[in-house]
Amino acid sequence: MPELPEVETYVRELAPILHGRQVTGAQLLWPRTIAAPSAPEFAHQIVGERFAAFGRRGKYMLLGFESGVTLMVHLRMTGHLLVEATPAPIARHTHVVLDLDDGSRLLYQDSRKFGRLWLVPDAEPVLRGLGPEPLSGDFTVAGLAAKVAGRTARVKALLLDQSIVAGVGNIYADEALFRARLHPTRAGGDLSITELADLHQAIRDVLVDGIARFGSSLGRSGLQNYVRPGGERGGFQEEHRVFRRTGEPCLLCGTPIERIVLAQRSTHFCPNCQK
DNA sequence: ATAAGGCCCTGACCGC
DNA sequence: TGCGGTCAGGGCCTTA
Repeated sequence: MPELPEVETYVRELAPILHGRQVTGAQLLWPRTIAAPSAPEFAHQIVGERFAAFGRRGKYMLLGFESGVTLMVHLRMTGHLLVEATPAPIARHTHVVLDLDDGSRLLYQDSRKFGRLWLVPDAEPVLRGLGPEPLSGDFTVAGLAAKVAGRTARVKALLLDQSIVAGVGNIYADEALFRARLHPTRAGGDLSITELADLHQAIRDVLVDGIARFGSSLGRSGLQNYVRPGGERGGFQEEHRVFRRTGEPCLLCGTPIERIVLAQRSTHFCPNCQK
């Protein structure tokens, strides 16, 4: 599932392809994909816009146009954004088609239809409520401590809360907790400052490592929740130490990795290493 | 204010 | 082979 490293990879790889391209047409095959403005307004307003700026905030892709408006994309579970150099028949699960001025097309595909697109003059209202960007200086141990102080919710649930820290999802939450040697059911407010410092560092480390490997491409078999814009798989799944390794030996101590359900999310951990 | 549960969706997978 | 049921899960909404 696309989390911060996957979205970052998308932005980095789409930027050189899209920069300077102008949108010449728009088709909305599943209008509910558009979160704002209304679907007809979106289709009308985006035509003529020229891509000029590329960014990311949490799991939101921010594709800025010369005019100042921003196309925001949240892939949620199974969203894909890809550029097709030479138009082919519209593939299944394609919900948005943007024709570009060089004859290529930007496609939004999403089998589960959870992902959303916005076209907004200002991204800030959509992003309001997001916690600090974990790889920036805004994310501090003191800030993390303040956010979890007094919280009885489990630390795993708090890591999934985008107002605590932006961009962490189920994969990187489990991997960060393993690296910090913290049991996922620990109450957030019970963590010592030392444990929070370890967790803070682990979150940063796991995200940096994920970006370096172009994200995690999962798929119980053929289904790929995430592939890079050009279709290649990421490589970080090969470095997962706990995520979807249920029953396999812990890489540190050999104890079988356990799976439990927390906050409606599967959670993987080493019962020996994580206290 | 916080915590927990439902909902949106559909492909994959399982048991019969 | 076909069919129905279950699972996965990010963010938003409702409920307690």
